[in-house]
Amino acid sequence: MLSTDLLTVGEIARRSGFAESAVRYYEGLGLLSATRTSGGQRRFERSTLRRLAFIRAARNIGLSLDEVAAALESLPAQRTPTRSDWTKLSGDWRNRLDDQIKALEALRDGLASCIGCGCLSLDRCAISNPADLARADGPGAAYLPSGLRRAESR
Amino acid sequence: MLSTDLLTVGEIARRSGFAESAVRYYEGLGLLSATRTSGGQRRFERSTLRRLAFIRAARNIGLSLDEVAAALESLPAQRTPTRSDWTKLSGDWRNRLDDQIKALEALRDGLASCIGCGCLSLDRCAISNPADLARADGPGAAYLPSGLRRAESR
DNA sequence: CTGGTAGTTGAAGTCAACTTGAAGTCAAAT
DNA sequence: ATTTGACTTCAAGTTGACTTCAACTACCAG
Repeated sequence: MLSTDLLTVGEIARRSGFAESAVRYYEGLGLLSATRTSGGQRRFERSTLRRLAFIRAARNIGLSLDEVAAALESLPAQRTPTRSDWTKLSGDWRNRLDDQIKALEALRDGLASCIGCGCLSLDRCAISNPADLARADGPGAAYLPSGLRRAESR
Repeated sequence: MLSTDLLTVGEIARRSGFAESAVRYYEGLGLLSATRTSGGQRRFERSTLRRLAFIRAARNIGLSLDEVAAALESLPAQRTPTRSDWTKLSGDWRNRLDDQIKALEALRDGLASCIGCGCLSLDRCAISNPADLARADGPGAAYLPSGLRRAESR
């Protein structure tokens, strides 16, 4: 065990649940930062674990790594995020989740109305209708959130 | 316009909303079948449009093309699916959507309990906790359905 | 018959998010 | 001092679902 509180990539991986390769990859992307030993090995601060928890949470919510990067940049560089930093991100995420949930419910309810009707019509079926799915802002459209959406493939 | 009711790949694409390349790709996978003209061009039956509507619906619900293929195989080869064929698939899909919705709600509610607390701890936070996410059958675990899940990356 | 649009193939490219592999170096315990 | 395990880099591979490309052929209106 090191006498400092710096962590190796292996320890970070074990304690965060990410693979070492993922941790290195994230560092390469600039999502994490690390100091180096004289021999060139990475040493992470303990706060990296929280950062990784944040990343996993964001990924669970459906953010891409690009979006994660943007979110992380909106946070202060080295200090622990304040309550309001965190609250803002949480609010965004909540809206995102609400959208996703609404989309799935619309899909499910459309499905319910289809049961037994064999109606998979291109024009009318809420489950398959590409226009409804693409027209994300249409009134009452049964759209999916991006990432769940499969509309026009062009 | 052809005098028969067979459709070219371009017409199928335009009317289904899929790209031509996707239609050809699906035919290559065996999800669609087509007859050929003497010159080797594809000609699709009108029922292909319904099949594509089915495929889009399944994709919207989150099925992979492999799963779509399996579902299509469970349907009768050429005849229109009966009510019970369709009802069974619908039921499966509904369960799947219910699972997805439940997962997202759990995530959202966990997020709500996190707002303002800055608690993104590896051990306790419902949003980021990999153990909870991985333990899909654990009691009350805030898991995501596969495909939405981002737990251990190993 | 000719021109233009639409079709054909197979191979290769794309994207995100990693993982894997090879060849080599560092750290720490004995 | 040696060994073992952990670490390094960079390139290439993986997966799923397509798209793009090039070179070529078919169809059909006029």
